[in-house]
Amino acid sequence: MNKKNKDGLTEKEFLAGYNAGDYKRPSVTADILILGMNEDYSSLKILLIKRGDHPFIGCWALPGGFIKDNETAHKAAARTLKEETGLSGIYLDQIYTFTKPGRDPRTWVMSIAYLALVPALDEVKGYDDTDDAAWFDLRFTDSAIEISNEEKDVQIVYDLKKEEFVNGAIRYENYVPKPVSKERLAFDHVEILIEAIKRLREQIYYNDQAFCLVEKTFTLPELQRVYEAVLGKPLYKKSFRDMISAKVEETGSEKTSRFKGGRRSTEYTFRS
Amino acid sequence: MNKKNKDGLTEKEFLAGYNAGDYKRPSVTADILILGMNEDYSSLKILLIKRGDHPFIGCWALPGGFIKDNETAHKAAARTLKEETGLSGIYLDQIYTFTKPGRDPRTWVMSIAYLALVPALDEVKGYDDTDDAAWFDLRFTDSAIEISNEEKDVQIVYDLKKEEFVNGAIRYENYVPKPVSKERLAFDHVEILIEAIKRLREQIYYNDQAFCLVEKTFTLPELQRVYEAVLGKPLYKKSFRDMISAKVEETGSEKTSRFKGGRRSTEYTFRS
DNA sequence: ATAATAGTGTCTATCAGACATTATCTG
DNA sequence: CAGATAATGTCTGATAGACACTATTAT
Repeated sequence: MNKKNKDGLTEKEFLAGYNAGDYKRPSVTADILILGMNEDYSSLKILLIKRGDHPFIGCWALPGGFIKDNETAHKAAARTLKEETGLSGIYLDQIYTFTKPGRDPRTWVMSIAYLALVPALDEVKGYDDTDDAAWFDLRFTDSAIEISNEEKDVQIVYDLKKEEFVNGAIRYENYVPKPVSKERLAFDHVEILIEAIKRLREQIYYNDQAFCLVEKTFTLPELQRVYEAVLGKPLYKKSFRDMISAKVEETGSEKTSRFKGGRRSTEYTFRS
Repeated sequence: MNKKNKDGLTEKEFLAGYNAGDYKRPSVTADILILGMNEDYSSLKILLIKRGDHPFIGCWALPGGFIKDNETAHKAAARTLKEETGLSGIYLDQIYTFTKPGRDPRTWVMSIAYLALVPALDEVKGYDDTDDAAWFDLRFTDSAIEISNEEKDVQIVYDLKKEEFVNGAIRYENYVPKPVSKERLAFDHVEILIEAIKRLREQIYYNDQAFCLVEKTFTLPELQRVYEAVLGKPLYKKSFRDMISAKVEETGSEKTSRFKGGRRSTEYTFRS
């Protein structure tokens, strides 16, 4: 198999003389949308970093970092995740790669977007109240995205319009965000957020990501609230429990409900 | 909003003095999995390019090209698609970005993979029988991938094993390919193929990509064969027709079946 | 006529949506 | 006890899977 090319070179010779060329190359970052459930399981929360330098100085942004030539994008994302939250071994999946020229005013930068899901157990203490990193409540409906943190008095709001796009024979609708608050996310990070939520909603029923947002043991009311927070709409209790019953099993224990008052709740684990 | 950073620079001053730095940057290509239906609607076909130089000289590979700094990855994919097939305006969607160091022995190259779907109408004449580009029959079952072209006497076969992976709290199965034929696809292009088929199978019921693989008007037997080719398994006729009925409407015409013998077939179009 | 294809009827099991009811716990 | 939460019962309509049957065409 020592085939020679048209210049009579073997592969070894070819590679030895290969010149990477001087055409332009982009920088590539791995940016992460880190999601968790808030304390009372009423909505998703999202971890953001405050930018300390141009461009978008003072804006909140997704954590991220440049990819090195001896690592995969996934590893770069895991590394950034560890640096920003101390967490590893949690759900981390590639979402989409953003490549629009000019999306970073400094230079040519592509971003490979990842989604990370933090179990309710990991409250990620110490990263909650620093000056340049904070958890925000995330509310994502059909008509708006609301990212807010009361303590920091920050509220970032986008109106959403559905717009029709064409791809070959099929049409599909996409959310188009319009900022309506003074503050906004840095770069094109809203679009990463929209794409990640869209994918999570599409997949949650058959890929079971909900189990990455609760503790190892959980109650069905808790789990239902995770689904409702992700899907952005209420679910019928009985239908939900019928649907979920094949995916869980009882631990035998009971748990006092985290929602004050009322009957004790049966404890479950994920059946894999 | 002319905020200054810690060096006392405005954004304009900062960008003017910004140095892209001399850390390494990867080359980034857009590679395309181009799928169509074969002549008798019995299986998918895939367009491959024969490599004329190292590395993987003589191997068949997905069409692709480097992304330029004034275009999106999508535009680069559309450009390559046009060059290789003459087609534009067909279904084209981003699948996944492959970043493993060493995946290209020449230099650091990432690949943003795209999936293109060619309507049955476009037989893509002139690209069918050239020396360095050809359509291959693609058979993708649970246990093997078979890529074959009788005229060229090429047969590329991979055995598939399902392997369990863990991502946070959830486990999932992935196909792991093992080449069993002498010939094989260049680079990590099998993995792109596997990922693209997986995504297509997940989405076809609610994203309606099947309509991008038939002509503008089609019959239900044709459409069913598209679903069966994509999913790699037979479907019940009645269930299929019930499921699809809300998505199509009759044109009022009939069509002689492309499957020889038997009754004439009702003609439909896609209802959007 | 025969074989192949196109299209419909019907039964069952399952499941989401919807609403009502019972059970258990806190204060 | 009142009020809140947890859990179950039951009806309806839609739908996938399965199989049987009728209708139409080429050879």
